[in-house]
Amino acid sequence: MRYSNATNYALHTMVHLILQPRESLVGVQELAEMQHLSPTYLSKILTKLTKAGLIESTPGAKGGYKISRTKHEISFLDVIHATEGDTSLFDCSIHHEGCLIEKVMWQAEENMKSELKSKLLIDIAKEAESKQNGMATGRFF
Amino acid sequence: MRYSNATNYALHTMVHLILQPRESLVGVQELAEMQHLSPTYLSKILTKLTKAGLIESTPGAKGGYKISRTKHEISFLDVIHATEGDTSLFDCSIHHEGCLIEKVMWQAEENMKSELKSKLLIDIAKEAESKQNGMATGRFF
DNA sequence: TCATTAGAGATATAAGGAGTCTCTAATATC
DNA sequence: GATATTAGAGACTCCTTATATCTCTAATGA
Ligand code: SF4
Ligand code: SF4
Repeated sequence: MRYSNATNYALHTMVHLILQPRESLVGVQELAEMQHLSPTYLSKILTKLTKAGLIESTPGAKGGYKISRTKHEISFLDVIHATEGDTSLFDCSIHHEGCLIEKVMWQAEENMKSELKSKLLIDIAKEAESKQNGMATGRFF
Repeated sequence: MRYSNATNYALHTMVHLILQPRESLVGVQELAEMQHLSPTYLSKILTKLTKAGLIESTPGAKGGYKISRTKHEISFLDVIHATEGDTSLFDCSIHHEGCLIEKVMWQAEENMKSELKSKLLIDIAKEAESKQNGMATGRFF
């Protein structure tokens, strides 16, 4: 059981976008080169992020992507939900009344989600910026 | 991202075994019928549990499986590790120095594991027994 | 008009999950 | 000792999903 690579790409993309000057647009070409990905593949991930309302896209020449206006509320969980979906990790299709197994598994997952919800991308991005490490400069790889 | 079915089967098997009289053996045939599985398939899962030291097997006629002697210490996490392995959910192969993304993802996963570690199978089993629900009677399905 | 860019759709490839079949090894019972 | 029973290992099939590419369409600035 592992997060898909798409989640990794999405997180890096979001951190990069959130560090851009306000209202400036970044094209998929640049985002893909940064992560050594094919533009069309990353495009699919960006579309998911757009549909989830985390970023906004502008088509046409000089178009591209920018972080949505709610950027100060975007958490790790938001990004993960956009790429991985929101189905439960433990998904027994039967759902017996008062199942104790589901109760434990769901509570554990909730603990993880709670942490991912409390961590905002903007905080991570700012910290990376102050440290001047790869995350801030865009040189992840 | 989802737990494999094997984890589900393993958990049900463990709960069933933990409720058996001390030292009594249960064959894979019975365990498989209970969950509507083929014996050879469940056998692979049982072998994992055996190698993880959670249960003990006895080959030959009248053989079968029983819970290990450490049953009062077996947690949900133990069972999950036996079936899913112990690799991290977020596994970026690069590991940049001081990566803030990994830090968040790992902490979140740790919160989930911590919960799964604190929940013991024996407690769940006893509670199910007292409630006389499907988990105690072996009628999960 | 034309170059540029996002987005949708079909398709291809690889990997892993789920499950079956067959053979071997060990053990109790007769 | 012969036989039935049971765990376990290995090869194999089938199916789903992740990953990725290619091509076409739509929108937009210059
Ligand atoms: S007891 Fe819980 S986990 Fe088991 S089959 Fe019923 S709902 Fe599913
Ligand atoms: S910054 Fe972290 S998540 Fe990103 S490539 Fe480096 S180690 Fe991986």
